[in-house]
Amino acid sequence: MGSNIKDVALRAGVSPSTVSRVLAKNPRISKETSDRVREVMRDLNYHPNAVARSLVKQSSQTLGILIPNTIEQFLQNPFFPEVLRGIAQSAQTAGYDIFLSTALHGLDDGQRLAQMARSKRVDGVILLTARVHDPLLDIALDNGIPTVVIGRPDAEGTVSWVNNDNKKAAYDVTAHLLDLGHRRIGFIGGAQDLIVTLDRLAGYSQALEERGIVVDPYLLYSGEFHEEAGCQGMVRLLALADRPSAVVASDDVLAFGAMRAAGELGYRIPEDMAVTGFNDIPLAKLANPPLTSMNVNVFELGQTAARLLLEQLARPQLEVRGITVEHELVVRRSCGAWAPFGPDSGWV
Amino acid sequence: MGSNIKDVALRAGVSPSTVSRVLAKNPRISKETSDRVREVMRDLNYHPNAVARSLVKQSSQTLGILIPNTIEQFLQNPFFPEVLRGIAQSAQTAGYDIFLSTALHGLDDGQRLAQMARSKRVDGVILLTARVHDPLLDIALDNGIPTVVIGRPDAEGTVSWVNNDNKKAAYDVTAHLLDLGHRRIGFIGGAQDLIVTLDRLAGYSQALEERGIVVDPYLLYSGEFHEEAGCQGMVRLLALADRPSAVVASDDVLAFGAMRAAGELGYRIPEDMAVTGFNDIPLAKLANPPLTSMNVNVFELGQTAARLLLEQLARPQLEVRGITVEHELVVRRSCGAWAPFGPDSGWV
DNA sequence: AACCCTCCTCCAAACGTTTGCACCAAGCAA
DNA sequence: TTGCTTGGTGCAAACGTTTGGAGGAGGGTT
Repeated sequence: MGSNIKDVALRAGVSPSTVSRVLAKNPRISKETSDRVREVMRDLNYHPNAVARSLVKQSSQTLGILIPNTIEQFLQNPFFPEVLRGIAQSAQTAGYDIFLSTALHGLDDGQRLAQMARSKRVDGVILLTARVHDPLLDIALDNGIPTVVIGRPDAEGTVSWVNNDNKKAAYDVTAHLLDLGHRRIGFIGGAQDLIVTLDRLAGYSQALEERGIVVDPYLLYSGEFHEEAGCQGMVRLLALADRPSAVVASDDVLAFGAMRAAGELGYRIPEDMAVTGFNDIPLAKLANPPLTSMNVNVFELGQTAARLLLEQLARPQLEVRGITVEHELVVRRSCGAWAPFGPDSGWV
Repeated sequence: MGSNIKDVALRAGVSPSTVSRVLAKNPRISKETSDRVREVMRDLNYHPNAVARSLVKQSSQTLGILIPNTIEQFLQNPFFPEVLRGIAQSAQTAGYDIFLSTALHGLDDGQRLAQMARSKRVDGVILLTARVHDPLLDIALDNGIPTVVIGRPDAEGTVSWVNNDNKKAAYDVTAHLLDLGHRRIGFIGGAQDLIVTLDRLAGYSQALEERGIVVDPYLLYSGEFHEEAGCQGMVRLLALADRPSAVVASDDVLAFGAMRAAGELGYRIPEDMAVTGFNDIPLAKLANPPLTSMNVNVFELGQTAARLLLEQLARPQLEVRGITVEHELVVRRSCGAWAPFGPDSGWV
């Protein structure tokens, strides 16, 4: 137990460096030596110490994910496992492991990012959101760690990113509701300093304005990305004297909260209130009524982010770049569209 | 950028050891020195290299999770994010990070576990399932790495575990169906070599036998933990000349597959076929009809596993122990119970 | 015999920490 | 003066690898 490279060397009658080269499949080592060393390794059940190796190689074959301090809320959103699955998929094929920064002991997200960057435990990081003037991006830059952000950084050209065209996506979903005849449409978004919230709000606004409808600030609500916020948002909107007939929610979880609130207050969906979401999580299909949602391909978002990061690790001189992932509106019953032949309509 | 302890020492006019002691809050260092050193650290934006530290301390403050080779399937089951959330919660408060073993390059689960154990990148591991004669348990033992398994190891007293009383849980849900009048009840389980499958099968069998019903092997089906398997299982059961009127599925994802298959083949749930699941994932409540499910407190399972592991890390001489987490049947419409006042019945 | 390859292997320094021990200065008692 | 604390700091070895360059053995050419 606990054998190291020296033990193996001793037993095989070679030097530690030879053992190391056997591990690295260095061609300078003869087949006989290599075979003998490998046998000893098996005998001793030797596995190289990755920590020591990382120390000298200045690389850990590990991708870091910064879990925000709002960890509970974050892990509860189905967005997370799906994006993680994408990241894991790319990491896996490249032979990389994943490090989740969860420990906080009083540190804020920025400090934890700096620590992760400097601690050399990871070769690069994936940031899962982008905020307006995001300090995390500066910190990543300052610490010179390869970084990919999922979302759009507000300063173009500083860090690689993977994102949807959120403005267009929100435009599309809003336009869809407008086409269905809605004129007063509410918007329930995530935190106001998230770029994604702003982009989607912009798309929503543009769609309205193009139809000559002026955006009513009373119809806008923003909260965190959890069900309760969606619920509160809907309650606020329903309390208005001139209440909306439809709501664009910026996240499926928000949409579910909104639907629940509406249902509990006696409104039927979609007859009294049309609702749409974002992400097209599995629940969307099975909800009652099934939720119309903008599929932003979360899995692909994660997969692409990891691939981009791995690319940069392989060739550090590569310049930063951004990749936009497609979106697609999945129409179901919650928006009130008459879609007898659409997905999940019951028709085959 | 990339400053190390020597740079700090030089600039502060002390030796590296003093800097190290400042970091460790060693009382032998005077306040003046400490303050001066800390200031230099800030100036240089110094963060200690966790890799070097791990190497000498033989500890990484990191918990390892072995993601099975069936990674895709695994991450897609809602069980995973929930158990991860529990683990993260415990890890977080103890100041531990999380390492996910995803990289495989041709290694099987056992090799990856051995590697994780020996690589010293993690201080302990959490195994997410237990199989009959599980080689992983032996490997963990052989490599002397602190381990907690979620599930029941078949050799008692070798490794700490966190589990439900799966036999009792399956007994309870089967008894519930029997109480509703069902006499022919199918069983759709996960992989046959998973202890959890066997335990739940045992509970199911016991409930039947206590009512004098002999277990019909044709009513038993097992597959992997994904929707498709549930679907196939249901198709098989429905094809029987003497088909069951109810099915106990060993996982909600299996239950969903089963419900979908039944629905597609023209059976109404619960009238023609009652269905129950395990885990009570969020989807269960929202499915149509809502799924009766055994809530096994997955979050708590993860949380407790991590806590147990952390305990062992803190006091290595501690003997192995097992903890059983409570379960609770959540009755909804899919089992056909007349539960007008039950949860999600529509009544307030 | 001298020289030069070609192969294979080894030496030793480096990666950035921690920590047992030695050391030193200052204060104080004898 | 000597000797003993006490408090603060430094030295150097260790953790387990990797890797450039040195070195040695064996064979072939001149």
